[in-house]
Amino acid sequence: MSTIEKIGEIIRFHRRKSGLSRQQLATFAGVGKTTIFDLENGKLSVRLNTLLKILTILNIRIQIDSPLVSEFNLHHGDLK
Amino acid sequence: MSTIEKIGEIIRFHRRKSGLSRQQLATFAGVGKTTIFDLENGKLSVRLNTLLKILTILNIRIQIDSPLVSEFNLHHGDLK
DNA sequence: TGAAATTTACCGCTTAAGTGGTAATTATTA
DNA sequence: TAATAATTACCACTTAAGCGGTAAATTTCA
Repeated sequence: MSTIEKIGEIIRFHRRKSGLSRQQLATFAGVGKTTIFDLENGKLSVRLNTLLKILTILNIRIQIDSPLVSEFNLHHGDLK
Repeated sequence: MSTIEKIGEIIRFHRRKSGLSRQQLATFAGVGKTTIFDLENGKLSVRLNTLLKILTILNIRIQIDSPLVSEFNLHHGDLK
């Protein structure tokens, strides 16, 4: 099981640590409460930009990694 | 600009390094050619599970990071 | 305990993701 | 240069993401 497939559990964990209800997180992230519910229940068909709004509020970052990323950075500048 | 927002460029770079056309990548990943086209052109509204199919073919991994991840791992087992 | 907040779980609706078809334009290469 | 492959770009169609409303079940806490 990869990291990203646990994104629902990770979101729930971070949300609770932040003391936010689902409704509050949804409001802060600018998404609907159903989206938070579905995500925390393991739905992976969420849209990427929707997911990013939620991760931003929870201070969760996504990183890309592959054997070619360092070569990519030579051409396009380092990824933060 | 965060890493994930360059996902389109990263996909294009990896696809070309793999010697794949968009149609080939789409077929291998089990998605439509339009999805590859849109992604490489910066569209971030792709669904997460759709993106994951493509990243799998290109051997690109996504990692989650936050100040609380280590604590999360204590409860849920290490993220690979 | 009992009220308040939260979570779970439906529903119907709107919007757009994802699709394959087609075709014109642009590399690629024999 | 001519044939081939790939890219870009449109289209209409189907499916489902995302939404708020509602209400029941569960948890929280004064």
